[in-house]
Amino acid sequence: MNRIRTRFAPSPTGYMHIGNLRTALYAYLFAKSQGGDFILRIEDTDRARYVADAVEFIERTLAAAKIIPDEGPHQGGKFAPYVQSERMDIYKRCAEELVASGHAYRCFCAGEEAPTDGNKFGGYNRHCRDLSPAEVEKNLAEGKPYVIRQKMPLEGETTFYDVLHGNITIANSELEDQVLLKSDGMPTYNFANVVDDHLMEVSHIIRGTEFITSTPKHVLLYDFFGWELPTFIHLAPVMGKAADGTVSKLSKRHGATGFHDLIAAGYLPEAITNYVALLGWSPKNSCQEIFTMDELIAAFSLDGLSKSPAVFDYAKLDWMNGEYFKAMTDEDFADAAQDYLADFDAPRRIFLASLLKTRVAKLSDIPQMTAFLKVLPPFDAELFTNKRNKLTPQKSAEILAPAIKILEQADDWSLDALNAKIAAFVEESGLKVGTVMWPLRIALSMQKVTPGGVTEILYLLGKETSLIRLNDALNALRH
RNA sequence: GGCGCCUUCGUCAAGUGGUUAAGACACCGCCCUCUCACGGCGGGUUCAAGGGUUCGAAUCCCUUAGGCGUCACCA
Repeated sequence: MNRIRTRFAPSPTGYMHIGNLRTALYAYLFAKSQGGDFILRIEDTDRARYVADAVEFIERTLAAAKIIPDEGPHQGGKFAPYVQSERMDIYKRCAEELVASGHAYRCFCAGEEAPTDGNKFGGYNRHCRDLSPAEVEKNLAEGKPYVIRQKMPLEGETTFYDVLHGNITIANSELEDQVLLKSDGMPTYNFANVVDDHLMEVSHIIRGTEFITSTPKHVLLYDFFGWELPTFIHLAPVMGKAADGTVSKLSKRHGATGFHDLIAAGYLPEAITNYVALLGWSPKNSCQEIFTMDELIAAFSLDGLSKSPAVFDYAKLDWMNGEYFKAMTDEDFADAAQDYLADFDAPRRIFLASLLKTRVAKLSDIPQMTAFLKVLPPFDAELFTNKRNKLTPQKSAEILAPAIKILEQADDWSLDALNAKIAAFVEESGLKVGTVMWPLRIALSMQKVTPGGVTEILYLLGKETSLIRLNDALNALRH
């Protein structure tokens, strides 16, 4: 068997959709799991859609996701160049070869407005198919622009094997005489893709199902050239669920759908890759869900791929991202959250990291969780009411007053000392721990949910601020 | 509309003729707890519908329905 070689062949749009990332991941995982090669090829044959710096963007994104090509525009390789716009002479030569062998022909309707009801395919499909050599010569001599079209068999059917779907058969009469070479000399996707996959010795084509119906055309091309067929694997799409419950192909309307959108929202690259791997694939004989890249490579196999569409679930991504947070050291989390914790000095930053990492689904949750440390939310007496601890605003004031006295006398504001002080106060008062803690927490933060408990907040706020807040709350309660 | 693909809990999914139909997320309940979180325990009419084949079907066959894709000088 030949060497396993897969490829990721994006067009340079400057955006890495999560579905594309997954396609790249699976191609990479398969190649690596088989000891093969993974190559990156840029399909920039549409001049109108050219985006500056898109190639670097794609390379950086793959690097961030730890999907490293063995060959590509940046790392080169024996089949360079890996950018299609730099391979035009190759496509031209191959197209002419097909014209010569009678499997393709020049169509001189290029640039003309296509009829809407010419035939079942519309456009100028098959229009110039039977031009005489003399007519072709005449048009060429006149310098008329042309495209080269693939001459499809009119009868019979074409069957190809797909690893996920088995044999797929489509009648040749369903196939149009698709354009191979455009009038600007650029190849179409359907042509360049086949030529390059063959030339670059790609053994397994892993791509989305949207290409399933054009695959027979590709297969015919391989036949015309007498090339060996690669193995096809068509992946089900990644779907998104809208607010109204409808499911459709994942797109902007579903929220963040680009790798960088997710990074910007505070998800870790490893968590994104991990989650995306499980969206349409699952390991055999195992229920493992948290995977390093190496573990993914070791566990990956084609028969774990799912053939039905998968809905992207932000809730599960949140969970998985949280698992990665919890596995991090406080220092690593503080580093990752650096941009969100810039307002705190180093020791506080590490301490906050330890409190935050089990409470936050994504980094961007940090600001709203820590905002109270900077600015106290407006006073709300109702927050002091707590059924479980049998607390009312009045009762809270009764607890706050002596507690403030004790804290005012504290000269050691360390966590341990604060803990001891409060514990002693609780014991003395004969109240339940929760009953004492509740009014303190509310007075200090004005919110029911806080990172850490009362001692942690006291410590973070410092003595001065803590006492100001406590006294303010007490006054407000008595008012 | 033609052609093609898909269909197991709300979501990701295991499952390949005989299982109490795994597991995870989410949800709900309980426990733990200085709130939340973390952790622990428990809960839920899930095989699209209808026909077959079979002693036996989520697994095999047919029909229907729904969803998705595709019908470009875009990929």
